[in-house]
Amino acid sequence: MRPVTSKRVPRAVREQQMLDAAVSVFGRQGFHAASMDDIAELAGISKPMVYAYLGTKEDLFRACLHREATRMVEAVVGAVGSSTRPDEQLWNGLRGFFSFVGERRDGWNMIYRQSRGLEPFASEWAEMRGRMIDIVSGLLARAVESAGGPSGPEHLEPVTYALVGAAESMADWLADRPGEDPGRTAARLMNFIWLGAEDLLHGAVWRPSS
Amino acid sequence: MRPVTSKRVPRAVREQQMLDAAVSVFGRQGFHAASMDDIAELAGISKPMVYAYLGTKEDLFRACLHREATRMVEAVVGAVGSSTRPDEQLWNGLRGFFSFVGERRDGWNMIYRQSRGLEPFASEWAEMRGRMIDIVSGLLARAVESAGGPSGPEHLEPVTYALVGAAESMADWLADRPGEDPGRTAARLMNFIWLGAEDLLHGAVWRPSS
Amino acid sequence: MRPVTSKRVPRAVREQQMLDAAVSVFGRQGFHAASMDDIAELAGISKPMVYAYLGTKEDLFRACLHREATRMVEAVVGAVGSSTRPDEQLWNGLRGFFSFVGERRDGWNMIYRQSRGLEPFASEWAEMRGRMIDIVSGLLARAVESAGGPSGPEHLEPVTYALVGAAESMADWLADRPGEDPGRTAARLMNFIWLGAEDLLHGAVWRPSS
Amino acid sequence: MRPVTSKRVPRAVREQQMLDAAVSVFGRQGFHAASMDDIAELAGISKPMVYAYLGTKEDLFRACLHREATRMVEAVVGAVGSSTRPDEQLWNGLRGFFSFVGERRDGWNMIYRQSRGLEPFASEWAEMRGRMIDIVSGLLARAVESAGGPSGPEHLEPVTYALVGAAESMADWLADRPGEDPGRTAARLMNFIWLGAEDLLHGAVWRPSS
DNA sequence: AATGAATGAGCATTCATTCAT
DNA sequence: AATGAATGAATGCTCATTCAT
Repeated sequence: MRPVTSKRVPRAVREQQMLDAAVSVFGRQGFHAASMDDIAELAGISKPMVYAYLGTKEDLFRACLHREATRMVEAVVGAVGSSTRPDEQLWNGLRGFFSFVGERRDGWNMIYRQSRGLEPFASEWAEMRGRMIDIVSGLLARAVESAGGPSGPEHLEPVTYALVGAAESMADWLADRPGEDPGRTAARLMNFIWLGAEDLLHGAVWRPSS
Repeated sequence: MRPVTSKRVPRAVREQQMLDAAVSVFGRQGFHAASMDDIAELAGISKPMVYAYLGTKEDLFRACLHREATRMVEAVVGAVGSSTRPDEQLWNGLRGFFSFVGERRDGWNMIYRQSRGLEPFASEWAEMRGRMIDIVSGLLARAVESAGGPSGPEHLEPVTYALVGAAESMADWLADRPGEDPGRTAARLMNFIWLGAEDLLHGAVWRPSS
Repeated sequence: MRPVTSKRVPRAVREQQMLDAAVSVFGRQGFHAASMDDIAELAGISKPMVYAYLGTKEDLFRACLHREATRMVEAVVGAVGSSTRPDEQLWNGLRGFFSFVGERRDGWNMIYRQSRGLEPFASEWAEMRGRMIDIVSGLLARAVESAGGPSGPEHLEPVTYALVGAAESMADWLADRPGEDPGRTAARLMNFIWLGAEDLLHGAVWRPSS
Repeated sequence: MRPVTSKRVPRAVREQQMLDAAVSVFGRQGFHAASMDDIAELAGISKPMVYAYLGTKEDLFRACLHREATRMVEAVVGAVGSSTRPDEQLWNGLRGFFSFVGERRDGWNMIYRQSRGLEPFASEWAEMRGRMIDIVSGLLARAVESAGGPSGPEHLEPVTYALVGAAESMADWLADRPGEDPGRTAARLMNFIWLGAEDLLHGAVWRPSS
């Protein structure tokens, strides 16, 4: 991979270039295996610039994680939008999520393959995943409410984890199959989630209303 | 942590002790952050012994991953047993899985938090997870067959990933909640998987037959 | 510490401000531990300006050392003045010296704690200390002459070193005791130098004539 | 300078060789200018051994300082011995001190030229010099007592600093004059200290009794 | 005149791995 | 069989110094 930068650019631009490079290297190699030299080289600048602008390797990793996680959350929240039917909201959110994973492969790798349970970033990661859990949890709560079902967050939490885990796992499946359409993957998951294995196995299908 | 070995034990036993130590250290620190010194110290022997018995750090990690993954698969396969109803088989498999995670925390960490997407072990990890996928996939295929639903592995594969991902995510949820009963967690997941969100949100409940 | 400069000042003034900042930083941190960034920041200007006005770090250190040493010599020479009795001259010189140390702590630190034996400044330092030694040596020579004692610089040189060393050591003692009066310290040393331990231990006291 | 070591020597020996090399390099170059590479090379071993046995650069410097200072104190204390006349004790102590400086040039450099006021070793240095001050102070106190002069440590402390400073300064003078006899230098200082400038300038001489 | 942007070069520290005993 | 001794090769990080604007 060759550097894509030019000389003498303003700080704000350089910082984004550095973060792009860092996300790519961290995402592929992981925190420990990545070297600051690799990152600087890919960013097309010298190492001291990285330190001058973004601090230590740890700071840099944190900055990457933060940027990518924020973008992911924004992608999902933006996709959920303002539709009214709960299944529609979920479906939109999933499409946003799978689109994000498909488009920002490196960012996804950083977040889910290289940060999970990695000290000393575990708390950052947990906080960011917590935001995701909260979003989904909120969706489900509204769905329960509108269905008149049994409420209470204690029942919802484990289900939320299962749902998010299922999505993450399919995202990985998708990440290894570049030909796959994220929308189609979202539909597959939606069917599974909404109808359950039993109905599914009997041939039922869930469809978006539009 | 103090060494747990004594001297003058036969080679096979020593090797298992080393693997125990390595799984513990790798599981907590990850491949790169773990040092051969740490592992040798925890195993209560000198570093050259580790090299003599189990080869390089990479070899050692591979051996650990292989042992733990094999045990996990065996735990699940053993638990599935010979019951006939497909939902029962799934339910038993999940219970076996959650029990394994609860009992062998370090092994679980190694497999799911420290090996995922880590070069140069990615192929090993994929192969081992593939075995897991195959098992679940087989369960589902038989279920489809017995239900007379639409068959074909192409449809089944993504669903399998979703199911396994949901289980993994709940395993992590469980790992952070020592008070939780693995059986209860399995039931929660089973409900979600089998009935789907829609039914669930309306208050339906799946129960084992026994 | 905050910058002490304002903008748009003539070059000569700027240079003195830079030297002030440099003396302060070098005096506290030493040549190697001090960074050009620190100095520029304390001087309230950008690093390239320091290079433009005063050259490399080495040049800068040399300039600081030269300025402070010159001031110190001037302080002592000015204090010696034109009194006639040799002990009076010595006494005045010591008072000038201790006053200088008390007032220009950073300069004193640079000269005695941070330059001593530090390559590549050793020759500068030796030359500047040589000037001090010469002054004191001249005082003593005139005293010997007026007393009709045995002359010859070979005998005088080591004594001069002893005297200067004693003064330096007491300067450090004084520097750690902010409450002490420099004049009183000078008197203490004068007693020791002039009367010697034997007389001193028997209770003799030297007093200035005024 | 060439390494003087051989291969595969026991730890205790290697550590002393490393300390010898480190004292030499630190003494000549100072803490910051010295590199661990230099030290390892002079010791005839590889850098990791230095870290394995003696820790970080800071640890190493501390260990050197401690060893050399201890030896110096022992040299002086051993030389003071058990003579009874106070001037004799002082004279013996000075001879021990100047001999030490003459014989262990590098150690002296480390202690007095490279550690003085150097953070983060200032407290170590002060403690070690405090021991020296205490020794001399004790000598003087006994001398005062036997002479029936005015007692009290307040008067003694500054004198002690002056005396020690004078000795240090002459040690530096001596260090630059390899031909000089330490005993002769000690005698010169003893004359100055004991008789005082006034007597000295009139031609008086102090002599050891033996 | 003045500075933000940029870097070559060096240094402390660590670690997987091997050798001699 | 077992280990203390030893190292080559990285890697994170810093700093004096310069250039383009």
